[in-house]
Amino acid sequence: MTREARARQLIDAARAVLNEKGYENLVLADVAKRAGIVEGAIYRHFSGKRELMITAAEAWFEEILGEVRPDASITATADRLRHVVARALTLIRQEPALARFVLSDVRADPAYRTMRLYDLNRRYASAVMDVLRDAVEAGEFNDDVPVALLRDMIFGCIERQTWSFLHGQGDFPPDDAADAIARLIYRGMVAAPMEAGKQGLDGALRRIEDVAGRIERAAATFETSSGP
Amino acid sequence: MTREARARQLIDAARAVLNEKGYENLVLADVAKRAGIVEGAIYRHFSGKRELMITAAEAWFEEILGEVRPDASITATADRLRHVVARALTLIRQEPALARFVLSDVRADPAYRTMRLYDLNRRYASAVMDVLRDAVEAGEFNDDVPVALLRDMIFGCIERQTWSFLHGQGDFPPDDAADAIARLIYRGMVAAPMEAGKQGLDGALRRIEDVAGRIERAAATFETSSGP
Amino acid sequence: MTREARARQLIDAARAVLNEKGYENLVLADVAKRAGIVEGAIYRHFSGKRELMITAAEAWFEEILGEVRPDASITATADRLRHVVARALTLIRQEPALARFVLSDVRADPAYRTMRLYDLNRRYASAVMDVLRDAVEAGEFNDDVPVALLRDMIFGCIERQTWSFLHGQGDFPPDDAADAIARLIYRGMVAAPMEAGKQGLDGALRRIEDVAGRIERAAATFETSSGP
Amino acid sequence: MTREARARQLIDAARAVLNEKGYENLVLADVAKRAGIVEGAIYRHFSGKRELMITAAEAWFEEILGEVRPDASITATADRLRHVVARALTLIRQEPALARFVLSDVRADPAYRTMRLYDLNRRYASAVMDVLRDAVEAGEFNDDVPVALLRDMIFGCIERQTWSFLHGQGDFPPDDAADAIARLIYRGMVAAPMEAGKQGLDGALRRIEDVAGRIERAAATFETSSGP
DNA sequence: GATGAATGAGACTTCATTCAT
DNA sequence: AATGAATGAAGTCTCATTCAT
Repeated sequence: MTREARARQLIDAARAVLNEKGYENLVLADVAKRAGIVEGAIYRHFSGKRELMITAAEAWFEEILGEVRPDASITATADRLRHVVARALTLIRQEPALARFVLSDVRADPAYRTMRLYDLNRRYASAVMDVLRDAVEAGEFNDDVPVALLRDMIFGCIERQTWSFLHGQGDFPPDDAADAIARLIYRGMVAAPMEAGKQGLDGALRRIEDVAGRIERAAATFETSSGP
Repeated sequence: MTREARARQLIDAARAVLNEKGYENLVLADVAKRAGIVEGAIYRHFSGKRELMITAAEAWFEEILGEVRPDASITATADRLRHVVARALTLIRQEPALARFVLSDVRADPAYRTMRLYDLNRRYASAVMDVLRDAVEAGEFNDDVPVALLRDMIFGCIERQTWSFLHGQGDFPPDDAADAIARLIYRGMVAAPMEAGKQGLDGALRRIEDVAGRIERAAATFETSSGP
Repeated sequence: MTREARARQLIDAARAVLNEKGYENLVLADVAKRAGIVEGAIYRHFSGKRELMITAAEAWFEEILGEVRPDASITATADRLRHVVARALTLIRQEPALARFVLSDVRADPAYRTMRLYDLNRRYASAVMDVLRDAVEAGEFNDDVPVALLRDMIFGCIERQTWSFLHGQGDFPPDDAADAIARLIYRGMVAAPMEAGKQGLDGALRRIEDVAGRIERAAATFETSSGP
Repeated sequence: MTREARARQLIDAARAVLNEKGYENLVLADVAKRAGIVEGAIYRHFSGKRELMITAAEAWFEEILGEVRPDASITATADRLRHVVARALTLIRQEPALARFVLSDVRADPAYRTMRLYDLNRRYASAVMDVLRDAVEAGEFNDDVPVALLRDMIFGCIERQTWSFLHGQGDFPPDDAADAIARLIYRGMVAAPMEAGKQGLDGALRRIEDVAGRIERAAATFETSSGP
């Protein structure tokens, strides 16, 4: 077996074990056993447990990014948003443990910003960020909510949905969830003309009602004092 | 020292250590040392590490729930939402490690649904859920997005914001974040702005006609009393 | 068993294993087995292998230094030298592996100068250094050889003698070796033998002239009394 | 590449790695990499790590011994001594790790006496031993210190000096050190001619004084008895 | 002869848990 | 109730050596 094949095998084994046991409970013995070699042999390919896991995460991201085919036919913000959210949802759903590892563990590394995973993650998240930024720049979205917050909302929601799903808490239809998330974000962010109009109307109405009230009271007074 | 006091002391110590070192690095020796006893004594009060941590989480939830004072003066959905989100943000920010423990670890327990923490967590989350459900029932929110998804979005976002903050990635002003989250959710969910606008106009029209009727009646009063 | 007793037991076990196997081949399993506990228990008392060994070395030095009884009755440099060399020889002979550990391993530690062992070692070596320095200051020893070199010579020789002996290369009578070393150092260092010899000759010359004068005078007596 | 060339290459690589990393940290992977082959190939040439290192040490000794050109022009003991000490110092300084390996490790081998290294080492040390023995036999050196002790003193000092130097403890000028060592050994061992002379002179003087005293007394007697 | 992946024994270390006192 | 030393299983990692190709 070639060097690359073995490394690939180890990465695959690591991914499989990770998704079965979660990162905290992943032990190299399991990875080695699944790859069909002994523990020590792992160190011929990776400098240690962490490097193996990071490489596995990188491989995952590269797989993801390699599959990307920006669909130019989708132009409407709402559609683009639904599309990227659905994609992110699907991916994380497939490899939740790996996603968690990157999100929770690697990101805490002081050197995270200098790691390749940082760039890969940025490129991965940029599909979402691009849609958001484009919409804000085009004036289609309000600019009163930071895009970073929107991103956190989207991915936070995705993580929770995924996580809940994987632990048996209710069903998780990726497309419906993507629809709902995208719709919510879109409607919440789209530069809300109706709101303003309705508020203006309310104010005007309240003033009219005020006046009507005062007239009624005046009329009542008048009636009483000038009774027949 | 009474049995309860000692147990309480252990729970407090567990919380403190958890927030200092994180769940992965929590060791009972640290907890015992902080509580001023030896490791072995923990087992007089708890059956093991996990029970101690779960009890600590329960205590935290109870503390939180005990503090709740539903503010009847806040009635508008947008305000209620901002309020409960801000509260959740603040709480998680104060005890991120405990929150993580419940969210990531306990929830994965096969027996989670039968645990007291499950109920406590539900009651805790119900402050948010109530606002959302009320709004949906009142027709103020659309019913095309499941409230569970909204909840995940809110808490997912909160978790992400908190997490980033706790790892030095950018600042995290709780009030601003609560504002932005609540605003986004509200605007995104408020019942069909097009429809709502239209309903609002209809209502306004009806009220205007109402007012017109009252004014007419008032005018009739003047007319009658000052008749020829 | 008390904490101190167990620590002491571990230190003793470490010393024993060290002297049997040498530092490179010392494994904690052996130490633990000899102390009658399991490996992990070592870490209740020492932070790791190195700390155990360093503590053992410190204990050894303290033992040594505690035994020191500067013998004020020995004043002559040659005697003092023989005395301290014999002492050092005996001690190292008893614990060659510990001595080697300090000499070869600890001394290479970048933090060596800040360690307690550094001070202990200095105090231990000071018995020899003091004799050498006193002799130089008193003019009894030449000052053309640095005392540090002398110290290296003495301890280097001691190490070699000890080492050879401990590996079955010939016998090693400590007292004879101490005698020989001390004599060699003394004779090699004693101030300016040429000068001393010359002074001796001058004195002898003066006395010979004295005697010659006396003989002349005596001869004169014979001459006078047996005159013609 | 011929068998011999490859073996030579491995030996050179072993020496280089040994001097860079020290014996404790030498791993065959490094040696193989430096030799430009893979680890497994080492076993085509040597039965294992130890044999490789021993062969490397042998090669070193042979190199040394091959360079020796006894300089017949140097005849005075003091000069010869200084010369051989300087040479030993220089060699050990150049290959301290190899020297340490032989001194500390190989010598501990139960079979050391039957190994080729034993003979090579003897031949190497014989340059020093010859000078010492010649001087003793010629009566130039005292015979009250075993030459083996002198040898240990010289090499022990050299080892210490070298070792200290390599760990940054003070400077180490080979020539000065050789001077000092040789001078010390010489002065300490040279068959104290002044001393002996002085003692002989003293004895002779005392006898002369004796005689002078007897003559004086006789003269006095004579004078008295043969008084006028 | 060389390759180099694989082996396997074992090192150090960690820590939840037990138990005699 | 508390003590705290001891346990033991498990973890990560190292490296000389082997062997099919």
